[in-house]
Order: sequence, then C-alpha cells, then structure tokens
Amino acid sequence: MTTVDKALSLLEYFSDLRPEIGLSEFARLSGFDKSAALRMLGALVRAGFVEQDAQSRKYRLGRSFLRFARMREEAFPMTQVLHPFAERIAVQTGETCHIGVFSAGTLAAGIVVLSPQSNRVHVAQGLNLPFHATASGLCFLAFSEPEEARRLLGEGPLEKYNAATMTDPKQVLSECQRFRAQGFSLSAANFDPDVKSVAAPIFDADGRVFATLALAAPMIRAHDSATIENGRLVCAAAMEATKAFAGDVPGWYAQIVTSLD
Amino acid sequence: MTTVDKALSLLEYFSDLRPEIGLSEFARLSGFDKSAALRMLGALVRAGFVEQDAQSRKYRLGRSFLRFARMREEAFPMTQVLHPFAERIAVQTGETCHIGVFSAGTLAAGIVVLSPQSNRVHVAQGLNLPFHATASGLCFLAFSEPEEARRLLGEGPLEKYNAATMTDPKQVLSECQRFRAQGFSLSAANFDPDVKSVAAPIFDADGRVFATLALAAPMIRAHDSATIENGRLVCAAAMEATKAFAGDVPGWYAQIVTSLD
DNA sequence: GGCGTCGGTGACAATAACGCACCGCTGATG
DNA sequence: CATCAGCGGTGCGTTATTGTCACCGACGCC
Repeated sequence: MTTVDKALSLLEYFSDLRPEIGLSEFARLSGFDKSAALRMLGALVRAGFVEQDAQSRKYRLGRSFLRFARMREEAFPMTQVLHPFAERIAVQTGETCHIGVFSAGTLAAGIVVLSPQSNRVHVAQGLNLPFHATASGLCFLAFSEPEEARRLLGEGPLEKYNAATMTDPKQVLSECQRFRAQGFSLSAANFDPDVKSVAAPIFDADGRVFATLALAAPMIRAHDSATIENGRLVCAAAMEATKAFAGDVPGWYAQIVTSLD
Repeated sequence: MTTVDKALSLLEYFSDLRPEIGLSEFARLSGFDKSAALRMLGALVRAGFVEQDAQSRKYRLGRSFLRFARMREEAFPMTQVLHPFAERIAVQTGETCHIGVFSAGTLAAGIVVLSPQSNRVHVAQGLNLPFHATASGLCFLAFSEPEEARRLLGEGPLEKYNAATMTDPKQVLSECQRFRAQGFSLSAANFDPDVKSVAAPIFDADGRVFATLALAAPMIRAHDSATIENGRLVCAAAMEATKAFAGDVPGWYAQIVTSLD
C-alpha cells in the first residue's frame, strides 16, 4: 500500500450520511495517525479534492470532482450513453430501472429511472449496492472473474439486511454460477423485504463487466412470469447498452441471451 | 511537495484535447521517472480515478469522479444553486452568461448559459479561463488576497492570446485594483478579439471568492452604456448568488454594489 | 538487421512518511 | 470557575517508501 493509496482511501469515508469529517474522525475511521491524516488531507486540499470549512474546520469533498467528472463524461460519455436504455426499460415495464456502476471496489446506482407508477421501488442516486444482497451486486459477481468475485465478497459472514439475505460467501458464489448460466441475476427480498429484482451485465471494451442494468419491482407485481419476462428484457437491453458503449459482449454471453427468446 | 501531490498532479495533464495519456507521455509531461509515474498511476487506478485501456495501454480519467461529483453535489449543491442566476442574467440581457469556478489553481467555466441570440459568444463547458486575459480571471484576482493573486499570476511574461492581452503581471494587478474598487471586472478583446465581458465575484462562507459570474457580449453590441448596465447586473446577481450559496458577502463589497445603483 | 520507442520491472541509495509527544484552544461538566 | 476531554495542528527522530537508473521483451520503421 503506497502513500497515495492511503490518501485516496480517505475519500471513501465520505458518504451521503457523513458528508463532512473532522481530522480526528478521519484518524479514527482510517486508523492512521492524526499527523499522517493531516498531511494527506493537505495534499487532497491542494488538489481540490477536499475542502475545509473555515468555521468548523471539518473536511468535505472538493470542487475538483465536478471539473474532472465533466471532462471524463465529455471525452468518454457513459451516463449519457447508458441513460436511454434505462429510460426505455422503465417505460416499457413500468418498473424502476437503475444501472449500477462499479468503481474502486464498490457498486453504486449511477443511473436511476423511477417507475411511473405510484406503487414503485425507490432507488436513490448513488445508493451503494451490496454485492451479496442485490440483483445488481450478484450479477456483477456472477460475470466477474471467479477470483475477483471471491475477493470482493471477502471472508464473511456478510451483512444481513433482512431474513432472506445470504450471509455465507460460498452460498452466494454458487448462486452466482446459476445466474451466470442463466444470463441474468435474480434477487428476492435480499436487501429490501418487499422488492424482487433482476439484473444483467454491461461489458467494457475488454469484455469485463463494469456495470449492471437492473429492474426492481414491488413483490406484489413480481409474479414468476413477469420476472422471467423482465429477465429477458434486461438481458437484451444490457447487451444493446454494451454495444452502444463500444463494449465487447463475450460470445458465450450473446449465445445465452439469444437462446432466451 | 508530497508524493500525494505529485500523484494527483498527474491528473492535471488530462484535458479535452488530451483525454488519454500513455505512461511515457506522463513521464515526459510531468518530469517524473517512468517507474515513479507507473507507481502513482497504479494507486490512481486502484482508487478508480484513472483507468487503463486494455488495448492501447493508455490511461484515462476513471469512473470514481462521477461517483464523488454526485456525492458532493448531493451534500453541497453548487451547480444546482448557481445555475438559475446564470440563466436569469442570460435571459434578461440576451447575452451569454457563465460562472467560472476555481479549483486547484485554475478557473474553469463550470456553468454556461448561452445567449438566445444567433450572434452570440460561445463558451464551452469546462473552458479554462486564464486569470490575466478574461473578465472572470481578472475578477477572481481582483477579489482574492493580493498575495494569492500574485502567486496565481506567476513571474510573467503572461501568454498573449491577441494584441490586447496584457502580459505584464504588474499591469494586470494594477488593473485589478481598479476592478476591486469598481465592484466588477472588465475585459475587452483580451482573450477573444471580438468579445467584451464583465464579471463579478461570488463568495464562499469565509468571504473568499471561489467563483465569478460573467457576461460576455460580441463587441458590436457592447457599447459603453450596455457594458455599465451589465456590470451593475452581474454585481447584483453575483451578490444574490453568494447569499443563495450561504456565502458571506464582505461588508465593503455590499457597500460598493449598493452605491452602483 | 538495426534502431527508437513503447509499457513495464527490480534493486539500491536517498528522502519523505510514520508515529509519538506535545501545543493551545474550545466547550461541556462538576 | 476550575477541570478535563476532545479538538485541530506542530515538530522531530526513526523507519519505510520513493526516486533513480539499468534493463527487459515487444512492436514498428527504415
């Protein structure tokens, strides 16, 4: 672990729930010495990745992210390209669609299109999607390298969000094998007790999953026939999205999807 | 300069013109050894700030920026809050309005609302706004600490964009004093030969400038009376924007602005 | 073949980071 | 009002990380 890794890891402690963090708090959260944390924060501040409130002396995410996010999206559009697919599926099915984007070890809801219905599943922009407890997460694991999947799950036991949540990594991985063969993942009441979801993988130019297209429905509307149909839809849409993104759909995956019809 | 500073400085070599950079190119641009650059890039890749194309082996900005930009904007909206002010001024005057946002030593067009007229000034999102050659830049200098302003300008001679561009830092700073007293900055043909602009400062919670609200008009429409009126408008709008942002308008500045009417 | 450049590796000397003790300040508590 | 714990931040000797240089195989060009 280099010093740069440590410094950048500090940023991961920010979240919607904890948007501002003090020096001692950083030291406690990260296990680094206050003096080390201060030095790293200094560098982050100079680069504009973190800024300090002059009154409270707490730190928050800086303005540079807006600048770089714009540049990245300009040179390499992702949100722009993928959004229409989520939109289309949400309209077509009347359910909430989101795209989970992987970055730095976590999967988060990067694009969300809510269902037009009043009884709908709500997914917040930026919501963290646990690997073992969401259709998106399971899909990501299923289509990653097995070794990578094991690494992402860790040792276990995994966090239990409710009664149906799987907590044993082995069990999760074996489920994932099923999903990989089937072309899409499935999650019923793993994260939210009243939600059933399906998700399919979006591949990058190297044929690696980097995002997942997921559809989440209230349990009441998620009878088996609807779920299977949704699975077919997300697979087709995710494959199109991969192509729109100049990604590479692995041959074996294309085969599975075409055999679904 | 700490190692973290060096690593983060690598990111600054990305631009709209240079969205992908190879390892050797990084070493050449930054002056670091290839081996050092590689180690730093490794850390940036692990954190998702940079990603590497598997074919070309070149590096580009990573997906983490989207995630953090969303988080920052969620917890601490800036674009959202400031956009309406730019919008209003653009509609009211019929000229192109942009807000320059300072981060990590540079000022860039973060918010742009183009004039509805067909003969209009075009400003690209993310455009770098040189301190000595744009109304935004001059405004930023004028309302910064004098010491900070000198540091940002450097030794000189400054880059000459066209005949009217000031190249002597001393001259620039003395102009800035005038602008500071007047409440807004003025730039005619400093950057683009056919454009005349005015800009006023937006302050953060500590009473420091962090952004500028600027109005840019084609020379043909920028007669003196229009320019003065525009100056008054940007001052008023920038002051409102500061308040909407929970910023602190310094007493002396509020005084100048009210005396403008 | 010979050359220049690419991305990347390995190892040793040089240097910057770690971690401790300590500072002054502030706000809560008795 | 004195005490005390916690805060953000500093200074410095020890130690681990970083800078530097030589070198690798691969590719494209002449």
